[in-house]
Amino acid sequence: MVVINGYTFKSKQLHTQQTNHSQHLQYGQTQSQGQNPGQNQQHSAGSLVMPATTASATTAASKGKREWDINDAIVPHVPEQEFDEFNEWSDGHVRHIYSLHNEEAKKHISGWAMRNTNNHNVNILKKSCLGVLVCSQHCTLPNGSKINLRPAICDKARRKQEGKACPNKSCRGGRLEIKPCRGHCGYPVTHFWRHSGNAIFFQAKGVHDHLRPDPKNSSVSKRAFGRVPLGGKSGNGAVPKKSVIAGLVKQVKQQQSLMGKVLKRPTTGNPLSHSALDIYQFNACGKCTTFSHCTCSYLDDTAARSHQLSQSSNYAANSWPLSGSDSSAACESAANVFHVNHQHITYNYPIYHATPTAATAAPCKSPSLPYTCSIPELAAYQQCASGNSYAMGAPGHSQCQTLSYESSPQLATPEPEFINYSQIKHLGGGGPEEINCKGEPPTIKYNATVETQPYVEDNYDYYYSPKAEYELQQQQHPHPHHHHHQQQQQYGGNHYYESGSGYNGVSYFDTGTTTTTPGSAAGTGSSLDPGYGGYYDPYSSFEQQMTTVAPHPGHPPPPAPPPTLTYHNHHHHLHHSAASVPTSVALAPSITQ
DNA sequence: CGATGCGGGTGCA
DNA sequence: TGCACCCGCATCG
Repeated sequence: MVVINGYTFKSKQLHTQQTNHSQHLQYGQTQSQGQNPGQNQQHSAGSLVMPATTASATTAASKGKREWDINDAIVPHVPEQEFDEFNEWSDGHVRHIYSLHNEEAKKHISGWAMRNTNNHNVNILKKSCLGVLVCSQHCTLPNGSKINLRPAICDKARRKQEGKACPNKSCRGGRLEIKPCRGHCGYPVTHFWRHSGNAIFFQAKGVHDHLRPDPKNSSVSKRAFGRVPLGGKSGNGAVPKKSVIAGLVKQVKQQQSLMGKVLKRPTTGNPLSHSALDIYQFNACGKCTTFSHCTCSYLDDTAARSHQLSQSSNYAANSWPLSGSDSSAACESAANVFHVNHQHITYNYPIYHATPTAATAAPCKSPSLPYTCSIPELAAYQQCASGNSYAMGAPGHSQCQTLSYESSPQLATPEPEFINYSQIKHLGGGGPEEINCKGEPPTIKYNATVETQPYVEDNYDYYYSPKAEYELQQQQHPHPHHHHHQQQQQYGGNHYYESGSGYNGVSYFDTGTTTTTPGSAAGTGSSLDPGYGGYYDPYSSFEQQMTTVAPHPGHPPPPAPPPTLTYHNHHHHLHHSAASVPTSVALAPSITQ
């Protein structure tokens, strides 16, 4: 019941918001700017309402599609036609629903270096961003960009990477260091994958506060890591520095140009540079702002961003999420949204708090504020991010930045990668926000690891521009998906799989509850691919019920499985455990059908 | 060798 | 109780 309520509630609101977003995305993602402002405002304002109407018009579909939260007991059943195109560069608080048949989605691919994180929830695969490998010297490549390599997912491999000589031949003594992602309230951005029914639900939390790493496959990265014979000094290889470089440069330029087009904001020469500010702006889910909270899971824009980003992308600047709409969107008033934890975990469905209060309850420290977003600053960010008017007008940075800066000192300064989150606290920045962010990030332990490796001194000749390669790759492999995001696609888009691609299936499937929906998808749902499988949701059953109950008419309420989830327990026990339902339940994927 | 996933377990809040 | 993370194990390309 409550749940239901909660659910509905959430949905509506979200709905509205999302719808907006979705619209934006679809229609004018890039545009985000213009629209954004409004959105942002709304969000920030907590204006839910209005959008809703629009939304309604837009379509229920959109709603359904956008309303959900990865933690929801029930996730909407989405008609195939509404599936999102795969976006490997999702950034910001975004949510996507992919077809179960989408290879990339099945593989849980991401352009970002996402590593599996054990969230003890069988149903939902959680991944956290490892950040990017940067030069300890913060050297600048010929093209003005910075070293931005993709860290190995494997701890062991990553350690090896760290300490290696900066691939920039012009760099002296620079070593590769990991710049941890702290885009989510000081913590790494997290991605959640949940397979339910005929769809794969993806939700990202946080905004990457670093550039997009170059594809791991990139020759550059290979070289950097010595896999490939080094060209330059290293001498090993003979890698064609020049050619590579040239290509990269070219690409870079292209990208830049794009960026310029796309981004209104000044593209900084350095990707990094723009970073800080930008980042924050973008980051800001608004609410979180401080990131802290980030409950805002709802901003979807992902798509938008990604697109945007992608375009701009490349490098530098781009990487940052655009703000656009998204960000703003993101901020939802708590009220509207129910926060999940700000942590974003995957608990059982119930996470969302039906009541606004919940929001408070949540991480957001500022209980008082129902909306974290409320924070003006945030708003500013958002807006800024969007580039729009709101606050900024201009160069968005100005205002927005300020915050940003604080938050991300790193960016601003060339500081060492390894930042401890402790440092990060700043993020919280000053004021109010901090509050939000409660959490300031604990220091990251693994950072330490970084140092370990000795590095090689040789520098690679080429400077690397991830982008370039990236693009190249993409070009080579155009994916079908593209569609609007052209540019984006280039970048992110599509489809370049990372090596990881190999992944087969998984187990995260919801039982398909959602699926159940009579509609289309359902079919798949039940069928889940064994291969990919996914996360079954325990929820599923639950969801079904819910669905029936709640908003979605139609579904018979199956015995309700307990919504519980599956946490495996932690040390502590599983909570739910047996009691409600055996965890297994969760898995029980089989169950449902 | 490294990407991915899974899952046990720990430290923190 | 929930979360971030660490670590080992296993599978796969």
